[in-house]
Amino acid sequence: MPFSVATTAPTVAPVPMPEAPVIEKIAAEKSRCSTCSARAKGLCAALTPEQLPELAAASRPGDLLSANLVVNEGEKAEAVFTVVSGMLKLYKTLPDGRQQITGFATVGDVIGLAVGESYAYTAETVTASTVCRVSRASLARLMERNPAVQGRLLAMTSVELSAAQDQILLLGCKTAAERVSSFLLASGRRSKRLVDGKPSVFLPMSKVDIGAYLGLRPETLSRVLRKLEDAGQITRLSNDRIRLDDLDGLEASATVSA
Amino acid sequence: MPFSVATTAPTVAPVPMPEAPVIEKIAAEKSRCSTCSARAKGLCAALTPEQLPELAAASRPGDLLSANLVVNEGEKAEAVFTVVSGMLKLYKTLPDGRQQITGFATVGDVIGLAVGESYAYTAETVTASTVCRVSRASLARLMERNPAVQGRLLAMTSVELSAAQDQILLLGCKTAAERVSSFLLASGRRSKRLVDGKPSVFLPMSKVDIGAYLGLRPETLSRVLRKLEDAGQITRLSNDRIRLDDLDGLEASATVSA
DNA sequence: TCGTCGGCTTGATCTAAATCACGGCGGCGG
DNA sequence: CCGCCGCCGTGATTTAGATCAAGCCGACGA
Repeated sequence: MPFSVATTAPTVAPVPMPEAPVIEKIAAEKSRCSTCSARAKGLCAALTPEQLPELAAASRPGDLLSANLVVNEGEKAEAVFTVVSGMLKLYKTLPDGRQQITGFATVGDVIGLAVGESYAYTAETVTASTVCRVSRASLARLMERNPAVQGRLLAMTSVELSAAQDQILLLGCKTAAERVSSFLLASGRRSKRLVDGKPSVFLPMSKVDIGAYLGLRPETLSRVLRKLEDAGQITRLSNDRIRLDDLDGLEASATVSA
Repeated sequence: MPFSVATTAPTVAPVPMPEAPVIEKIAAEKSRCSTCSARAKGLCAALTPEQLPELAAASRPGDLLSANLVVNEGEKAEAVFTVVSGMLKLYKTLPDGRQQITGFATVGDVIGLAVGESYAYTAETVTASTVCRVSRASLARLMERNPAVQGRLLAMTSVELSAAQDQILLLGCKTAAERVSSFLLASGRRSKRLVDGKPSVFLPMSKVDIGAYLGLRPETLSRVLRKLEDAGQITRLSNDRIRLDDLDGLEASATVSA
């Protein structure tokens, strides 16, 4: 078991390693971070090549199926996690069960940074994912030795804060149509995959989750998507992929309540 | 003029100093930060007594009447500001004029930290205020020389992020009554002033502003306040002060939609 | 192959909050 | 002292989105 987390479903068993001399295993372990898909992103980007073995020693990657919890709101914050692959949803829950998704995390994002003693939100995989665990103590040691790590953390937190304020604007002011259009455009800015020369977005999360992120019921989301499709601004290529056909039109829908 | 900012109303003229030898003025200027009401708060708390003269040299306090802009969304971010006294509202504006207040800033809070080139929001005084300007370059120099400053900045940004996520939960999930109760309780946690043995909150901003913060129209806010008053949970002592009579009741109103 | 189940979509109805309308009150200037 | 103006509160009405209800479709297991 790579590391233990509260789960609602079993983790994927680690792939059994083929026979190899111990010395090679250690070498592979030491260089793990240098070949990681998150190497150039998130916190890891602040590390020098020389520091990678240290990080490799302090971190532990783990594979999870979908619908697994990585951190749990209110629990003692012992570690942070870097997303190596997959997607997670971050959400807060009210006592009566209502949930608000505050964001989605993908490769390079850091999960579980806590102000106080405990996690402020729950993080749950929405697809099978790999996340890399670093204890708070290790992170603190890393920051001490390398001020660039702290700077990087500050930059990442600031970006997240800015995104959170955009979300506040969206939830406080915008209509359903504006929310959905804003979301599609923001998603499109990230995923650069083109389909037939048009940008498209990959949305592996359920419609309920997208609604919980935008402060909308799934029925409302469905209706808005239909309108956008009828208006020729989007095409639903599959259940989890939408092509953005008319960026200007979406931009208009995103601010002029239409 | 202490420093120039875009304003919608004239700043207060600096109080004319009584006659004093130049040498005393310089001494007073050097020790300004050590007697500042924000000394123990915000960024300044991370500075050693020895660094205060340096900060005094790099900063400039300025007095503003209410309804003045300190930073303007979209403008080039040249400096940050520490609130020394008074209260400001921070808001974002949509092209058609809708405004969402993302927070209120009081003594010790830092305004104008920007991720990129330009300010992400507008900051406007809601009461007469004093804010202390530090250029981005000076702040960068201060951080370089004293890693504690960067750490402090990270801590403050993290707290703000956490507050922003709470606000996302409020705007995405909660009913009008829940929003108002949550707001009153959160305000009460800050201002510890007791009236007749009960906590009370000082709300110098207009009802429109409170509404713009909670994602509600002022009419709705008014109706909810009336209900809370009729339920014996609050008393309106004056237009800008509310006494919280029943914290448990408010707590219930804040989460169980009532 | 069939049947079940859960997520998605669409239609009908309901409701919380927005909008519209108006009256009162307090501060400020004349 | 009076009159104006802007903020506040309250009632009447409207509406965007929630809720309720039902059918569709693809995935999965037997």
